[in-house]
Amino acid sequence: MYTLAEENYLKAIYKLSMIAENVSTNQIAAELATKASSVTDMLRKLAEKLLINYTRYQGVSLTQTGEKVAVNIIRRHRLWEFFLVEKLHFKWDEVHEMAEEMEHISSTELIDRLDEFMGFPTRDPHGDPIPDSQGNFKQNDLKPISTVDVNACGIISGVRDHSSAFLQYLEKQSLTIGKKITVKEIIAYDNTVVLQMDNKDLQISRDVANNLLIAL
Amino acid sequence: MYTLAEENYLKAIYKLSMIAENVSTNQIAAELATKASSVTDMLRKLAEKLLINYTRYQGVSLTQTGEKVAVNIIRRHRLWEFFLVEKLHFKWDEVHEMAEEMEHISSTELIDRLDEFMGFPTRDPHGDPIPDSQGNFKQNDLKPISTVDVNACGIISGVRDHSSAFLQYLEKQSLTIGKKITVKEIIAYDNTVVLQMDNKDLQISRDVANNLLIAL
DNA sequence: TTGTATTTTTAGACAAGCCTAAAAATTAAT
DNA sequence: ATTAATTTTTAGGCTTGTCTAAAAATACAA
Repeated sequence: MYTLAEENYLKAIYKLSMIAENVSTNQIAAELATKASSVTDMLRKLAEKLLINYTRYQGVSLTQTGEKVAVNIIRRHRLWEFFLVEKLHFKWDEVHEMAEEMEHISSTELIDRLDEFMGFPTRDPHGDPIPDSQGNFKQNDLKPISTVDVNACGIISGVRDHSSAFLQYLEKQSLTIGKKITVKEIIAYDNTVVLQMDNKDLQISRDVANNLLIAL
Repeated sequence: MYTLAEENYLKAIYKLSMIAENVSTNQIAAELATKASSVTDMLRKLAEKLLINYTRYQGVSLTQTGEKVAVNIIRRHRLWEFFLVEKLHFKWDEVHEMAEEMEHISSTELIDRLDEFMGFPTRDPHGDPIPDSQGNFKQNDLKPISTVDVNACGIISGVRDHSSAFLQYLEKQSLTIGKKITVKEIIAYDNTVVLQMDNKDLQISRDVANNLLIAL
């Protein structure tokens, strides 16, 4: 139905739309590691296919159709990630690249059966919600640890950085999905956060605290 | 590593090599539903990459490297077909197209884990052997029913035509992998074959007998 | 508000992979 | 052994998706 490139653009635009209403050419170029001129080309094509709203120099947003397509790609990506971790026992930091390829397998029937096979999971291995076959899902209501008050207490429930390096670090510190933590102190000097977890204290940098999400 | 088009050409050449040592441009064009001129283009590229032996007007054969790549694609195809039938409960006539897409997912680690997850199956749902992670597998030693003698008796073990139409027909007649049949008679007029299966007689056309393989 | 910096678009080019039409090589037939 | 038919290759062109370089539009700053 859609080409690989088209799907990747729609996914990128969807992701960037989380942050700001309208997405700029340069943002898309950065996200896809391509050049702004290539992006402009593709935006013209996507607009022609009614997948995005686009007027020159004004940035873009997804149309309803475009958003449906994007959500579907995300559904496929997250279901395959779940499969790779739960059934094939990959680690959470190993699955992103594979899922990037697998998300483009087009059969809807396949994805629905995969969903059923795994018992209709609602979150992927990184805590992100998995849209159902209708495209419905509730956005996570999570906060970066860096933004909560001292003495706040919550469950680690997601990450903002999906890079292998970050996930491996978390794994090593046992800062994994489901763990209960309390924020003990935020050191003013460099915003290092002191956590309590399993009755032990643990320091994490401002960057880590920024990318680690908790449910209060 | 290799593009989609390259992989499809290698697979086609491998398949056609089963029949004749050297494969012609036109055969490849027919197999891939493309034009001879396009094939010539690609053959030049594949030869440059040392994946095939090619001299103008002489047809092609796979190099050792080319064959390794082709066998690997076939391994991936057949493992995904097995997965789709055994785990997601698709029917054997529904999986070919999906597997055509899935076979291009590149991770070797993924395929090896999938193999393990399914218990290292040795045959796909159509009876074709699945190469192991080293690329080793024994070719089926099967005969089309049309070629065996009257009173011969054997187990249905494979098909030569993988089309949905043919597989659905077989399913309807219960002519499925593993069934024991005896050839009762070959009617001289049109080579219709009369089989006995489950103590019942069954007539199949010359075409069907040609595409249905048994182990004696 | 006028000039400068940044962002975005246009123009032109390129590789991959396909096509048609025509030329060249091979094969088959008399 | 020629001629005819077939197969294969070449030549030139098209689309998709990318690039660089330059022009145009917008945003920012004094």
